[in-house]
Amino acid sequence: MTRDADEIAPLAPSEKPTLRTIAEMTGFAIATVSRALADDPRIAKTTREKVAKAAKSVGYVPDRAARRLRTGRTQVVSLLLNTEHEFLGFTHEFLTGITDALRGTGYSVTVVPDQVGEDRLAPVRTILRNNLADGLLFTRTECFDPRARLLMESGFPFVSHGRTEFTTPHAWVDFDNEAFARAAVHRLVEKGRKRISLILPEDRFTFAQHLRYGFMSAVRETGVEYEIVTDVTLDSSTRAVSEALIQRRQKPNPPDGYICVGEVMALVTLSALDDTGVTPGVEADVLAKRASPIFDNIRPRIETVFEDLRATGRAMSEMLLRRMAGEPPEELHVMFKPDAGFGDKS
Amino acid sequence: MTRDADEIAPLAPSEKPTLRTIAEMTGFAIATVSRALADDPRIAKTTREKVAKAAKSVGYVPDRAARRLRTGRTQVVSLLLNTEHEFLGFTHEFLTGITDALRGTGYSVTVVPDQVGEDRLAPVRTILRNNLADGLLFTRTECFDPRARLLMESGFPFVSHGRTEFTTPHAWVDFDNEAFARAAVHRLVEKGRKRISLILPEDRFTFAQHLRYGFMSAVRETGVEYEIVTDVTLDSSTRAVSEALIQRRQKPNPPDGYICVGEVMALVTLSALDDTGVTPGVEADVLAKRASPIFDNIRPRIETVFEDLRATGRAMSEMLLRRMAGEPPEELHVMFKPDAGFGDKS
DNA sequence: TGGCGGAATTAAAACGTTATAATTCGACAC
DNA sequence: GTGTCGAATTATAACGTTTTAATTCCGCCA
Repeated sequence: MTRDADEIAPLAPSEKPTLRTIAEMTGFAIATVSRALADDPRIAKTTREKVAKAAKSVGYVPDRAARRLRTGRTQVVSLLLNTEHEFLGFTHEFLTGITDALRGTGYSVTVVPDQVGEDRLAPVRTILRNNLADGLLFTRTECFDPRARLLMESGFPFVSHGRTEFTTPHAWVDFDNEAFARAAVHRLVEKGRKRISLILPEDRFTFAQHLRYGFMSAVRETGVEYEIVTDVTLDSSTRAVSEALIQRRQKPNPPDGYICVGEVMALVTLSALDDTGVTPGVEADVLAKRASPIFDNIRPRIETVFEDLRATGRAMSEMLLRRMAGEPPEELHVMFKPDAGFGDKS
Repeated sequence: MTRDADEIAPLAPSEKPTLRTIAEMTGFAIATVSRALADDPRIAKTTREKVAKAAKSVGYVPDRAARRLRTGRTQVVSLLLNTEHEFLGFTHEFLTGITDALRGTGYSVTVVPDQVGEDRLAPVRTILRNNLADGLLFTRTECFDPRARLLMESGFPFVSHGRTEFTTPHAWVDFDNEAFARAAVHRLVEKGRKRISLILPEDRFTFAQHLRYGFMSAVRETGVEYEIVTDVTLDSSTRAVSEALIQRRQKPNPPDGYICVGEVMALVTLSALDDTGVTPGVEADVLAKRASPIFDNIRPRIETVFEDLRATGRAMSEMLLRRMAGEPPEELHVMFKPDAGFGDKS
């Protein structure tokens, strides 16, 4: 099959077009076509153009399996999904942001659930060992997160939602929970509240530290009374939280200001107050961080700060792309600040 | 490299073990090892055992890319994700169910977002053309769903959440929305309500028909007054729905019973009632379908029916596995019934 | 002794890429 | 006219599987 003149053979492909199809159409060798499509400058410009044209005309798209086998890169990004806990709509917004940022890059997203009860590292190990992805995203980051540690040791690109306390740098995107907690305290004090209550995540999570620090420094600054609920965490069942809140209200000197990290907490708190005959906005105030737009429809209205999880997913993916392209993690950080202050969205 | 005696050569693999590793360890040919691992009866039993043992000892796991290239099967299941609309926690529960059912099967899940505004078929076409998956799951099924049509034409395995009205059978999992609507009407009548309001999904969705049919037959049976909101649908913005509901309340003869298909609708309805000074449970009642467990914490409490999306995702995946294994779609249907009746979860 | 059949194994080709190491071919210097 | 260089292209060898079509080997029958 020799190449004659300048025209591309029409050669209608009955099946999926491959490099060979284009090679036969143009008369070049497969290797040349491959190079030309990669825009290798060692291939003559005219050749590159001709090949590109032919490729387009048959709608060529490289076979992922073949490329993956050859190069060892999967063109896949994995998201570690927490199956047990859920902030309302978290997964949806987050995923939407991720796929948003990955659109057109050729990367696809696979969702890997954590094994309930099993070793939390197992999925990460599987991904590393079986080479199932080129990069990893995860949430609920711990101070000394074993996933982060393992990935750093392996030199595997990843971005965490939340920071760690390791000295080795890694890429992360976080929300400024310290500022959130501080702002929430100040706002409650401003509203005249005298005793502020906070439920924290489990201690091992980094953002528990940030929340605590922000909270504590603000209560110290303002001198307001406070309490951090001890027998229950953000991850306790809604029933347990509800019971703890209700019991507390039956003891002397109950809080009149509640800071809720997340919508679920806010709903539980509101219902607990309702169940104990307290009217939010009158005898007590509830402030919350929220990620879902529908929260505006909760009655009674409460003031919230919005954490944009879609933007978070987007930022994390963009970072991951850069990591996978070889960029070092040192500078790859994004901190989302709570918006100007509390207040109803109107 | 000849095989001597009966022992497996220890031959520590410095890198990822492959068929060749095992071949060298056992002294068999690569082809034999491949067959043995597939438990091909044409391979002597003793050989199969020996190979299995060796494979296990080095932790062999077949390379996905290579297998995919050779067999053309991807070992991937894709979920079409609706990025625009979201029932609270839908995606999370659904995904969890899917990954649940797929655990241990070797299939992984990729999430493919629909292009906002673009051709809704585009992602499906890409998957078909580029062979990106072995099977597909999608939600929000329409009466004459173009995705279903295209997939059926291509003979591609898929399971829809919701039925179509095509005559060609396909696999689906659905919730009995007709029964839900009927039960909701009866319950409201039982509670003494005189005029019942319903907001439907857009007409093109199959479940809109089911809801309407269940609703209409129940209002006819009971003779209760009713209205189906016309200028707004399940997919309208919460603001639009809210406005429509509030406006309606300012006209004569407003409804005193509301049926809400989903949590978002319920929240919007509750807030609209609150904003117009109506107390749910007193001057009006709200009944809802819900998928999220946290709905118990909404105040005022309303009666709900629970649609288990985790179970739905699980059922759909199990079905898809059977479809991908070659089972015909004729019998592959699951209909989830609304639980016994309305009532608070305690 | 020669040939046949079947059980067990294997060589070799293929899947569609990419990367390494040739090969061609003219131009240019000696 | 021989040799060298560089630009452009190409042949070929992987990557790790599965599968088709041999090949070996042995027992058995004629």
